[in-house]
Amino acid sequence: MAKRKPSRLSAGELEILQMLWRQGPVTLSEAQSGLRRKIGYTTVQTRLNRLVEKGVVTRTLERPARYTAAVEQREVSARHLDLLVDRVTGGSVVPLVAHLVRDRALTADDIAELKQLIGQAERQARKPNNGKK
Amino acid sequence: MAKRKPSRLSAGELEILQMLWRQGPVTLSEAQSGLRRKIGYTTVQTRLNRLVEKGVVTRTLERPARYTAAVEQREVSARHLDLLVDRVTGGSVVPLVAHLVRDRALTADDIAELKQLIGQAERQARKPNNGKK
DNA sequence: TGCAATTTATGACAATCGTAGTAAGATCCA
DNA sequence: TGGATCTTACTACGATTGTCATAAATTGCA
Repeated sequence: MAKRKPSRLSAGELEILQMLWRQGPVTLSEAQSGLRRKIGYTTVQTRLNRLVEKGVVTRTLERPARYTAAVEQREVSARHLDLLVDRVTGGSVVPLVAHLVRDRALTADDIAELKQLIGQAERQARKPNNGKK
Repeated sequence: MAKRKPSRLSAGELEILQMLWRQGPVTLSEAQSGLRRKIGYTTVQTRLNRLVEKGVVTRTLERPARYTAAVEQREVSARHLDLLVDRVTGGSVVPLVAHLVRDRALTADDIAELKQLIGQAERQARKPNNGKK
């Protein structure tokens, strides 16, 4: 029963999870219609089942069972992003952020938030005596 | 011969590519020793072959053939990052950047660069008459 | 109640990937 | 030149994934 959070989820699995994050608990048929693209009913079923086996989705016992994401979006995105950083840039984040802020349309709010984040990181970096041998 | 750039590369393939980006053209045995973790010789061979088939790596005809990445790191990381953003956050970038700047140790230089990037994005966002429906 | 519709459970199958063995071919040096 | 060594080609195999079809079970309604 349900292994520990797998560190890696496939594209298809993320597609399902994203839908669950959007829609909240759904039945299988709701799940199918909640997806952005058309996928066979039993395909959705299979994917959900596999996610349940992996412990990242739970299902209720009610009759039309309801499926719910058992992992948070933050958590998953953080994990996958870390993997990506390690795997493609060998650990450096600036080029990635550069791409994000350059090619994605950011709202003024987004930018304000980012500025704040950078500010925090800056203060964080200045004073700390923490690690970094 | 060599399909179009695949939009998705597996973890193992990225592991190889990253090594190629670091080391530049290498022979198979150099490739093997250039990797951060120990992987069987023929495994490396298989991975390189598959990458060549996919057109993301080229090999010379010299005797000990030399393998070279045929795609740029920027390009690959941008592509994968975009996929990730779309797949896990449904398009929003701020939470991702937040995670990156919060949990990764940034150097003062990194921070300076980021500030500059944000500044650019800001100017970009302010004046433009370009798009945004 | 009994059938139609809905929901679930299983079984399948091909493609991709990670891993590597084995064998064949090419080189080099003693 | 003849074997030792290095390179390369081929083959294999199990796990994971994406995609469903089919069959079995359950429900709802006429």
